[in-house]
Amino acid sequence: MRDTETPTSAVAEQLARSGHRSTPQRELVYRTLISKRDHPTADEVFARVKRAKPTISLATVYNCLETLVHSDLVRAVNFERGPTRYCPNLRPHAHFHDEASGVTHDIDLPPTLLEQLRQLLPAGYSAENIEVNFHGKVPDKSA
Amino acid sequence: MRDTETPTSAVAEQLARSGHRSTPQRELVYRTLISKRDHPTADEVFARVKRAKPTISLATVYNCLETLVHSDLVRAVNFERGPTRYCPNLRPHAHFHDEASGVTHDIDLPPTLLEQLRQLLPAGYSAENIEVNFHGKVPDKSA
DNA sequence: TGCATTTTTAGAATAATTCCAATTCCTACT
DNA sequence: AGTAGGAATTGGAATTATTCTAAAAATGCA
Repeated sequence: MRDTETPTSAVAEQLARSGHRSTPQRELVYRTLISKRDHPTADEVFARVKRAKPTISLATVYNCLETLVHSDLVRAVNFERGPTRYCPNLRPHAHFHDEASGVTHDIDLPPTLLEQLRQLLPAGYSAENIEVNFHGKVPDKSA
Repeated sequence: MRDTETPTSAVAEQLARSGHRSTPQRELVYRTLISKRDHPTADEVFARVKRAKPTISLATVYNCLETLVHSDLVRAVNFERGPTRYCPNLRPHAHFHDEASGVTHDIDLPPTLLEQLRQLLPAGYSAENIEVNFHGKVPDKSA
């Protein structure tokens, strides 16, 4: 008789907390995001995940990502019209999009600044989340 | 003999400044955005514009919007995975997306706050634009 | 007037994502 | 252990917003 109540990992716990099961696919997608934090698209996650589990489907990757976002384990990052990117960094942070390379950098957001942003809102407005995106250039390292 | 150098409107001037011609379609799309500043999608703009000019095509509306954005007369606003919305408000401002109604509100951004955001960036990073999006709830007026 | 360029147009094509219906997998209960 | 019921996965079709394409129209200028 096995204890079916005890989740095996922190991810499993967090999934359970939001009413979802831990599955091999979800854990794998999550580990993939953690192991290379370069804000991959769903397609890129699919490509990486297939190496470990070639039978996984793209629909499942989308499903898993959605579930992980729902469970607050992962953030979805949208930039202009590009495909959604995924980010396992849970600290409050902004994103800087380097237009030359397409690379996305995380920029920590101090709580005081978030608070100042919140105070711009008219009375009664309550923001569940605040998204800050920078778009610009990073110095050329080759020079 | 008519003076072909003098643009007829401020919009025409601004278009010319960025190397584009003023056309009836562009002016019409612009006037449509100004006359109801509710952040319409391209489809919505198309529907409105057709009332005045039923022969206009959706592709033209997309083209005009792109040109207007390029000429800094209009801002493109992207929210999550939704269709791009268009906004003729050129003051620095953030957007608040009311998840219940789907309505987008403009929130003025004071220059000092923009400056503070800029100062979060590592040396050498230069942000051409900074996008701030709030996502949340507005008080229920019916109560 | 005629030519080159820009713009518009209709429809086809594309890209990312979601939907769908059919399995498969778990979990709980007997 | 056996099975019913719900959850998750899967492959493929469908959808949505947008871009592309090629041809026609408009425009500005020599």
